[in-house]
Amino acid sequence: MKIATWNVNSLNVRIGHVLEWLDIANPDILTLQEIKQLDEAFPADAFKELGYHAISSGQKTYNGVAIITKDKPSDIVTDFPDLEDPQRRILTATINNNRIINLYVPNGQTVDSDKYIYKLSWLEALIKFLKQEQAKHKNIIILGDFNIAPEDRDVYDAEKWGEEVLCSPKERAALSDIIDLGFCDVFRQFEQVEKSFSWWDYRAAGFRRNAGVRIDLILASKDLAKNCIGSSIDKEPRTWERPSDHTPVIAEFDI
DNA sequence: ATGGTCGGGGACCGA
Repeated sequence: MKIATWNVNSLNVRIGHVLEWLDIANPDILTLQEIKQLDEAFPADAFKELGYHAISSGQKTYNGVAIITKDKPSDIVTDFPDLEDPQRRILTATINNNRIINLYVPNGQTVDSDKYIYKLSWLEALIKFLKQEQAKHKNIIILGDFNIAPEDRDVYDAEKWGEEVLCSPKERAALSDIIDLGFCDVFRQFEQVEKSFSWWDYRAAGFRRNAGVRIDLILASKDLAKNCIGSSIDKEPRTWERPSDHTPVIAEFDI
C-alpha cells in the first residue's frame, strides 16, 4: 500500500498537478491539505474518472482537507469531539481496516500571537482525539501538514530559525507527545539524504537554494511502522509550472 | 521578495 500527503495550496489551481501526479505515482491513498474550496466545488468526478473515491471537508479561501483513495472510505470524522472549530483541518476515515487521519495543523504565525495559542490548543485537542481513536482502532496513520519541524536537521538553517514558529519547544513537545502515544515518523526509519525538505518558500528562490523545511509528516502506529518498506519525498511536482510550495511525501507499506 | 483568495484595491494568510 502506497500512501501520500500533499499540501496543494488551492486545489482549484492545482487540480491538474494532482491528477498528473496520481497518474504517475499511483498511490492507494493521497491526503490533501489547503484545498481552499467548499465541498460543492470539490472535483470528486475528476478523481472518480481515475478510479478513486474522493471525500473532502472544505472551506472557502482557507484550509480545507481531502482524501483520495482507491478503496472506499468509511466512518468519516471531520471534527475533534472537544473543539468547536469552524476551520476545516481534519479528515479521518477508515480504509481497508486502516484508520487514516489527515491533518492540516495550524501555522501559528509567531510564538507571541493568538494564532500560536490556537495552534497549541488545537494540538491538545488532537492528542485527546488520538487517544480516543487508539481505543477504537489498531492500525492508525496520521499524515499531513504538521507545520512543525521535528528536529533541527529538518530545517535548512536551524541556527537562523532558532525557536521561532515551526521549531518552538512547545510545538515540538506536542509532537513528541503524539509520537509517545505509540507512533513513528516513518521517513526517519530509512536512510535519507541530508537536507530533505517538503516545503520551500516561494520567495527568494527557496527551492533553488533548497532553503526548506520538513513539516509534512507520515506517522504510523508502531506495529504498522514495522511493515513500512520505504518513505520518500517526491520533489518533482515542485519543479512543475506554477507549483504548490509543498511537495508530496510518500510511505509504502507491505500490507 | 511570492502566491492564493476575494473582489475589483489591497488586506489577509501562509511557514
